[in-house]
Amino acid sequence: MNRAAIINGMYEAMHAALGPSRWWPGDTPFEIAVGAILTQNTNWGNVEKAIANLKARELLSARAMLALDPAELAGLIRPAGYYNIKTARLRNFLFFLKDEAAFEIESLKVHVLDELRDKLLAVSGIGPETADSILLYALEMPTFVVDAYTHRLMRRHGLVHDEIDYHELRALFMDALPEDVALYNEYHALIVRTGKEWCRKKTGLCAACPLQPFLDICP
DNA sequence: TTCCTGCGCA
DNA sequence: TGCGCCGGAA
Repeated sequence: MNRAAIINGMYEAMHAALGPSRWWPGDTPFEIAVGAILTQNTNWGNVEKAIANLKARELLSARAMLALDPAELAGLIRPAGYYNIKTARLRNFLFFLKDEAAFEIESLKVHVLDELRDKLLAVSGIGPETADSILLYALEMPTFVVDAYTHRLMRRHGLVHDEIDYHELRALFMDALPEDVALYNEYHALIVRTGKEWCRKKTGLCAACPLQPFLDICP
Protein backbone atom coordinates (compact mmCIF):
# COMPACT_ATOMS: atom_id res chain seq x y z
CA MET A 1 0.00 0.00 0.00
CA ASN A 2 1.43 3.39 -0.97
CA ARG A 3 1.40 6.42 1.28
CA ALA A 4 -1.62 8.07 -0.36
CA ALA A 5 -3.64 4.89 0.08
CA ILE A 6 -2.53 4.70 3.72
CA ILE A 7 -3.69 8.28 4.29
CA ASN A 8 -7.09 7.45 2.84
CA GLY A 9 -7.25 4.21 4.81
CA MET A 10 -6.41 5.94 8.08
CA TYR A 11 -9.32 8.29 7.57
CA GLU A 12 -11.71 5.39 7.05
CA ALA A 13 -10.40 3.65 10.17
CA MET A 14 -10.75 6.71 12.41
CA HIS A 15 -14.13 7.64 10.98
CA ALA A 16 -15.45 4.13 11.49
CA ALA A 17 -14.23 4.06 15.09
CA LEU A 18 -15.05 7.62 16.15
CA GLY A 19 -17.88 8.82 13.94
CA PRO A 20 -18.56 12.43 12.97
CA SER A 21 -16.83 15.16 14.96
CA ARG A 22 -19.00 18.22 14.19
CA TRP A 23 -16.09 20.64 14.20
CA TRP A 24 -15.10 23.42 14.78
CA PRO A 25 -16.79 24.10 18.15
CA GLY A 26 -17.97 27.69 17.69
CA ASP A 27 -21.20 29.45 16.81
CA THR A 28 -19.98 31.89 14.16
CA PRO A 29 -17.07 32.22 11.72
CA PHE A 30 -15.69 35.06 13.84
CA GLU A 31 -15.84 33.00 17.01
CA ILE A 32 -14.05 30.16 15.21
CA ALA A 33 -11.27 32.49 14.11
CA VAL A 34 -10.86 33.88 17.63
CA GLY A 35 -10.73 30.32 18.95
CA ALA A 36 -8.06 29.43 16.40
CA ILE A 37 -5.80 32.18 17.75
CA LEU A 38 -6.55 31.49 21.40
CA THR A 39 -5.88 27.76 21.14
CA GLN A 40 -2.26 28.16 19.99
CA ASN A 41 -0.30 25.71 22.14
CA THR A 42 -3.18 25.74 24.59
CA ASN A 43 -5.69 23.23 25.88
CA TRP A 44 -9.13 23.82 24.35
CA GLY A 45 -10.81 23.72 27.77
CA ASN A 46 -8.93 26.87 28.73
CA VAL A 47 -9.90 28.53 25.46
CA GLU A 48 -13.56 27.82 26.21
CA LYS A 49 -13.27 29.77 29.46
CA ALA A 50 -11.82 32.75 27.61
CA ILE A 51 -14.52 32.61 24.94
CA ALA A 52 -17.20 32.37 27.61
CA ASN A 53 -15.81 35.57 29.18
CA LEU A 54 -16.00 37.35 25.82
CA LYS A 55 -19.49 36.01 25.14
CA ALA A 56 -20.77 37.11 28.53
CA ARG A 57 -19.71 40.67 27.70
CA GLU A 58 -21.12 40.40 24.17
CA LEU A 59 -17.66 41.01 22.77
CA LEU A 60 -17.63 38.29 20.12
CA SER A 61 -17.74 40.74 17.25
CA ALA A 62 -14.76 42.30 15.52
CA ARG A 63 -15.90 45.88 16.08
CA ALA A 64 -16.65 45.44 19.77
CA MET A 65 -13.45 43.58 20.48
CA LEU A 66 -11.28 46.15 18.71
CA ALA A 67 -12.97 48.97 20.63
CA LEU A 68 -12.15 47.31 23.93
CA ASP A 69 -9.17 48.49 25.95
CA PRO A 70 -6.33 46.01 25.30
CA ALA A 71 -5.68 45.56 29.02
CA GLU A 72 -9.33 44.58 29.54
CA LEU A 73 -9.18 42.19 26.62
CA ALA A 74 -6.08 40.61 28.15
CA GLY A 75 -7.93 40.15 31.42
CA LEU A 76 -10.85 38.43 29.72
CA ILE A 77 -8.72 35.97 27.74
CA ARG A 78 -6.41 35.28 30.68
CA PRO A 79 -7.59 31.66 31.17
CA ALA A 80 -6.30 30.79 27.70
CA GLY A 81 -2.71 31.58 28.71
CA TYR A 82 -0.14 33.74 26.85
CA TYR A 83 -2.70 36.49 27.36
CA ASN A 84 -0.43 39.43 26.54
CA ILE A 85 0.85 37.85 23.33
CA LYS A 86 -2.62 36.69 22.34
CA THR A 87 -4.14 40.12 22.97
CA ALA A 88 -1.67 41.58 20.49
CA ARG A 89 -2.32 38.76 18.03
CA LEU A 90 -6.10 39.14 18.28
CA ARG A 91 -5.81 42.88 17.73
CA ASN A 92 -3.56 42.35 14.71
CA PHE A 93 -6.25 40.08 13.31
CA LEU A 94 -9.01 42.59 14.14
CA PHE A 95 -7.16 45.37 12.31
CA PHE A 96 -6.78 42.97 9.39
CA LEU A 97 -10.54 42.33 9.37
CA LYS A 98 -11.21 46.05 9.51
CA ASP A 99 -8.89 46.84 6.61
CA GLU A 100 -9.51 43.81 4.41
CA ALA A 101 -13.12 42.95 5.15
CA ALA A 102 -14.83 45.99 6.70
CA PHE A 103 -15.19 43.87 9.88
CA GLU A 104 -17.19 41.19 8.03
CA ILE A 105 -15.08 38.03 8.13
CA GLU A 106 -17.19 36.18 5.58
CA SER A 107 -16.49 38.83 2.97
CA LEU A 108 -12.95 37.39 2.89
CA LYS A 109 -14.42 34.59 0.81
CA VAL A 110 -14.17 36.78 -2.28
CA HIS A 111 -10.45 35.96 -2.37
CA VAL A 112 -9.02 32.80 -3.86
CA LEU A 113 -7.55 30.44 -1.29
CA ASP A 114 -3.83 30.93 -1.95
CA GLU A 115 -4.05 34.72 -1.96
CA LEU A 116 -6.10 34.87 1.23
CA ARG A 117 -3.76 32.39 2.89
CA ASP A 118 -0.80 34.65 2.12
CA LYS A 119 -2.67 37.67 3.48
CA LEU A 120 -3.45 35.84 6.73
CA LEU A 121 0.16 34.66 7.08
CA ALA A 122 1.28 38.27 6.76
CA VAL A 123 -0.60 39.09 9.99
CA SER A 124 1.85 38.86 12.89
CA GLY A 125 0.67 36.08 15.18
CA ILE A 126 -1.04 34.04 12.47
CA GLY A 127 1.18 31.17 11.39
CA PRO A 128 0.37 28.30 9.04
CA GLU A 129 -1.77 26.25 11.42
CA THR A 130 -3.85 29.22 12.56
CA ALA A 131 -4.26 30.45 8.98
CA ASP A 132 -5.39 27.05 7.73
CA SER A 133 -7.76 26.64 10.69
CA ILE A 134 -9.43 29.97 9.92
CA LEU A 135 -9.60 29.19 6.20
CA LEU A 136 -11.02 25.69 6.63
CA TYR A 137 -13.25 25.98 9.69
CA ALA A 138 -14.40 29.61 9.61
CA LEU A 139 -14.45 30.21 5.85
CA GLU A 140 -14.98 26.67 4.57
CA MET A 141 -12.15 26.87 2.06
CA PRO A 142 -10.33 23.66 1.00
CA THR A 143 -7.02 23.70 2.89
CA PHE A 144 -5.68 20.96 5.16
CA VAL A 145 -4.78 21.81 8.76
CA VAL A 146 -1.57 20.30 10.11
CA ASP A 147 -0.75 20.38 13.81
CA ALA A 148 1.46 18.77 16.44
CA TYR A 149 -0.82 15.73 16.53
CA THR A 150 -0.51 15.27 12.77
CA HIS A 151 3.30 15.38 13.00
CA ARG A 152 3.41 12.95 15.90
CA LEU A 153 0.97 10.48 14.41
CA MET A 154 2.70 10.36 11.04
CA ARG A 155 6.13 10.04 12.65
CA ARG A 156 5.03 7.22 14.97
CA HIS A 157 3.71 5.36 11.99
CA GLY A 158 7.00 5.78 10.14
CA LEU A 159 5.24 7.58 7.29
CA VAL A 160 7.33 10.76 7.30
CA HIS A 161 10.85 11.75 8.27
CA ASP A 162 11.39 13.57 11.56
CA GLU A 163 12.27 16.95 10.09
CA ILE A 164 9.33 17.26 7.70
CA ASP A 165 7.99 20.81 7.80
CA TYR A 166 4.45 22.15 7.86
CA HIS A 167 4.29 22.84 4.14
CA GLU A 168 5.45 19.37 3.14
CA LEU A 169 3.09 17.63 5.52
CA ARG A 170 0.13 19.69 4.34
CA ALA A 171 0.98 18.91 0.71
CA LEU A 172 1.23 15.22 1.52
CA PHE A 173 -2.38 15.16 2.73
CA MET A 174 -3.75 17.46 0.05
CA ASP A 175 -2.11 15.40 -2.70
CA ALA A 176 -3.43 12.16 -1.25
CA LEU A 177 -7.01 13.31 -0.73
CA PRO A 178 -9.69 14.70 -3.02
CA GLU A 179 -10.20 18.45 -2.62
CA ASP A 180 -13.16 18.41 -0.25
CA VAL A 181 -13.84 20.86 2.57
CA ALA A 182 -15.97 18.41 4.54
CA LEU A 183 -13.30 15.71 4.25
CA TYR A 184 -10.45 18.04 5.33
CA ASN A 185 -12.59 19.30 8.19
CA GLU A 186 -13.37 15.84 9.49
CA TYR A 187 -9.89 14.41 8.91
CA HIS A 188 -8.16 17.02 11.05
CA ALA A 189 -10.83 16.65 13.74
CA LEU A 190 -10.30 12.88 13.79
CA ILE A 191 -6.52 13.32 14.06
CA VAL A 192 -6.91 15.63 17.05
CA ARG A 193 -9.36 13.27 18.76
CA THR A 194 -7.07 10.30 18.09
CA GLY A 195 -4.02 12.27 19.25
CA LYS A 196 -5.61 13.23 22.56
CA GLU A 197 -7.01 9.79 23.26
CA TRP A 198 -4.34 7.37 21.98
CA CYS A 199 -1.37 8.98 20.23
CA ARG A 200 -0.19 10.73 23.39
CA LYS A 201 3.08 12.54 23.62
CA LYS A 202 5.14 10.29 25.87
CA THR A 203 3.71 6.86 25.22
CA GLY A 204 1.17 6.01 22.58
CA LEU A 205 -1.66 3.68 23.55
CA CYS A 206 -1.15 1.93 20.25
CA ALA A 207 -2.72 -1.44 21.01
CA ALA A 208 -6.16 0.11 21.51
CA CYS A 209 -5.83 2.82 18.82
CA PRO A 210 -8.11 2.85 15.75
CA LEU A 211 -4.93 3.29 13.69
CA GLN A 212 -3.22 0.21 15.13
CA PRO A 213 -3.64 -1.69 11.82
CA PHE A 214 -1.55 1.04 10.16
CA LEU A 215 1.30 0.80 12.63
CA ASP A 216 4.79 0.16 11.32
CA ILE A 217 6.83 1.21 14.31
CA CYS A 218 5.62 2.13 17.76
CA PRO A 219 8.36 3.38 20.10
C1' DT B 1 5.14 17.67 36.76
C1' DT B 2 3.44 17.38 32.25
C1' DC B 3 0.82 18.77 28.59
C1' DC B 4 -2.02 21.62 25.73
C1' DT B 5 -4.96 21.84 17.88
C1' DG B 6 1.99 27.83 17.88
C1' DC B 7 4.36 31.74 16.91
C1' DG B 8 7.85 35.35 16.47
C1' DC B 9 12.18 36.85 17.63
C1' DA B 10 17.20 36.75 19.04
C1' DT C 1 18.06 26.73 16.27
C1' DG C 2 16.51 27.82 20.76
C1' DC C 3 13.60 30.31 23.78
C1' DG C 4 9.87 32.95 26.05
C1' DC C 5 5.13 33.31 26.39
C1' DC C 6 1.13 31.49 30.55
C1' DG C 7 -3.02 29.52 32.82
C1' DG C 8 -5.46 25.34 34.14
C1' DA C 9 -6.31 20.39 34.48
C1' DA C 10 -4.65 15.69 35.10
